[in-house]
Amino acid sequence: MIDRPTPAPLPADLFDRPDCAGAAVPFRVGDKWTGVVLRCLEDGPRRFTELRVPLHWITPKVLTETLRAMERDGFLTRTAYDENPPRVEYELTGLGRSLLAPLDATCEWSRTHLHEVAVAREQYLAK
Amino acid sequence: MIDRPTPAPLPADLFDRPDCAGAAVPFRVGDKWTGVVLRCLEDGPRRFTELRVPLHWITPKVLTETLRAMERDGFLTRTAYDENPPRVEYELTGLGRSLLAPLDATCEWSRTHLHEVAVAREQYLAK
DNA sequence: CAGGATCCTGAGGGATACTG
DNA sequence: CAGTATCCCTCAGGATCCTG
Repeated sequence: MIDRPTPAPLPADLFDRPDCAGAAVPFRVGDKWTGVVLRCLEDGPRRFTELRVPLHWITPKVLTETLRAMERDGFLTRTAYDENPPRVEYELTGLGRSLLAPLDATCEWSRTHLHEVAVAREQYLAK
Repeated sequence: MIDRPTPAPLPADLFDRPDCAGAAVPFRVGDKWTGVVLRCLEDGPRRFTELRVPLHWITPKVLTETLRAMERDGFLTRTAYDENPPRVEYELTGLGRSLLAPLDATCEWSRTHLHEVAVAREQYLAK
C-alpha cells in the first residue's frame, strides 16, 4: 500500500465542466457509473458520501451497487473502520488503476473528436 | 475514398472465440452494439445481412437502429445502390475509424487483464 | 435483400424512507 | 455516516410478421 497524502476534495462540478465530455461521451465502462467512479478514485481513497458529490448526488442504492460490483471485479477495495460515526474508504487496486489507460484513451478521443460528432448530427438533421 | 480490395468474409464466430473478450468485456461503446459493428467494418465496407452473421443474427430492427445512430454521429456512411435485389453498403468514415484507437486500447486491456477479473470474482464468491 | 411496423420484457436506474 | 429496503418506471433490446 502506497503512502499517499490526503487528496484534495472532489469538486462538485467535476463532471460538469465545459471541457468535460460528460454525458456526451460515446463510451461507457461497465455500467453507467463505473468510469466516473474510477476517475474519482485516481488521486487516492475516498469515502462514500464524498463520492456522491461529483456524481450529482447519485442515490445510495445505485452507488452501493456500483461499488460492490467494482469490488467484486477486483477494481477497488472497501475498508470499514470501526468508529462512530462509521467510516468506510474505497481505494483503487492495481487492477482498477490499470483501467485508467483505456479510460484515458477514451477521454482523449472525446477531447479531440467530440465536436465533429456534434457537427455530424447537425448535418444529419439538416437533410 | 480509398481503393480497397474486397475484404474477406466476416467469420460467423468473430466474437465467439476463446481469445475474444466478448460479452465479458467491461467496456461498451455507445450502445450495446456500436463497438462490434466498428470492428466488423474496419477492413472495408459491408452489407446489411453480412453484418448480421457475426452479430449472432441480431434482429434487423436493432441493427438498423445501431447503424442509423452511427450514421447520424458521422461514424459511417450508408450507400444504397439502385439495383434489384437492393444492395446497401456501410463504410467507416475517418471519424469512425478514429474510434478504433480507444477501442483497441480497451481490447488490449481485456486481453491482458480479463483473467484477473475472473480470479477476483472467484475470490469474492469464496468469502 | 434490406429493412419497416408492432408488441413485449426485463433489468438498470431512480425516489423515498428507514436503520445500526 | 454509510448504507438497506421498497417501490416504480423508462427504454434498450428482442421476437415476430410484413413489404418494396
